[in-house]
Amino acid sequence: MSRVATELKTALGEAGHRLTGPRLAVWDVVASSRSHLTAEEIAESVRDRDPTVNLSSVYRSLSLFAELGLVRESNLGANEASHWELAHSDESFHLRCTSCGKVEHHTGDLVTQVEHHLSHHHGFHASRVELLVHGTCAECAATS
Amino acid sequence: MSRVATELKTALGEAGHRLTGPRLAVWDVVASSRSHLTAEEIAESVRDRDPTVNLSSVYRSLSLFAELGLVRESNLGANEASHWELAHSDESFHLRCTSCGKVEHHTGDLVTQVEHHLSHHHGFHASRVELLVHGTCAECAATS
DNA sequence: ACTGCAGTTGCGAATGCCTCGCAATAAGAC
DNA sequence: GTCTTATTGCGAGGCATTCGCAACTGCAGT
Repeated sequence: MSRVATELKTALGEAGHRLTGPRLAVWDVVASSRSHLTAEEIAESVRDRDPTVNLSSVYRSLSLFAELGLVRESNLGANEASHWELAHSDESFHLRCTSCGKVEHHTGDLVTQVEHHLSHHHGFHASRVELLVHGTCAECAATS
Repeated sequence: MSRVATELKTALGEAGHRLTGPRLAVWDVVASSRSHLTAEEIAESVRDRDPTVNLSSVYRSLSLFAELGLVRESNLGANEASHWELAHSDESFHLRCTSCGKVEHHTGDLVTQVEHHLSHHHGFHASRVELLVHGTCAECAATS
């Protein structure tokens, strides 16, 4: 079993879940992708390795992984399919260019600053910060 | 015609749209509500004043208002209906308590700070910032 | 290894939110 | 008031996601 498979098995096992083919396939796809994918896109890649895996199972695996804190689901817009990505320990957020449509990841202390501000000044204890910024990326601003 | 109705008519007129019964009803509901509502909730209130107004028209009115910058649509979670509220000039964001479910509005310069940071350091020109913070509100933190 | 039994899966139907197409209606310019 | 065309109501449709259930399969115990 590969290293990632072992990691997944441990995480699942600790929570009383089993390591199954569909789960491993979904995990491999998400873990090896640099960007965020929709459930449908993940299902497509999963089917390349095992065509019997059902879309429902992809959804179920993703929900479970999210519950376990292994992946993150993000809404990039109303009426758009959710996007999924590995949960990174560093706080990050998304920048979406309204011109080219590209979605960049961005890490920084902005998120932590927000948390501190809310906690200190408003007694609100943040557990998750979802930040999505729409605008024009540097490249598109240059070419326009 | 009431003051809000005149305001709406002006905004619509400038963009080449008509002031209609359904639009006015939707506007009244959104403008007189302090919180954000789902399209379905808005439709319910609209039907109290005019039962012939269709849900589609509510959606169409809301989309139009959003395009004109009169209202804002926000996604409070994956697979949840969008919530709609009057567009305020001051930048605001949402705090959602995972314990009591309440969604608070919050205004502050956080959003502006984010915009400045991105513009100065990363050449990303922000047009809209969506910030949703999940966590425990002061009240829930006190009673737990 | 073999067995038993939850936890999982595949499948298809169902749900929820939202959008569309189209004929009928009505706003507002003249 | 008339005319033009934006807008509406209605029902059907679309898309992402979830559900119910019988069949299947990890894996713990033997």
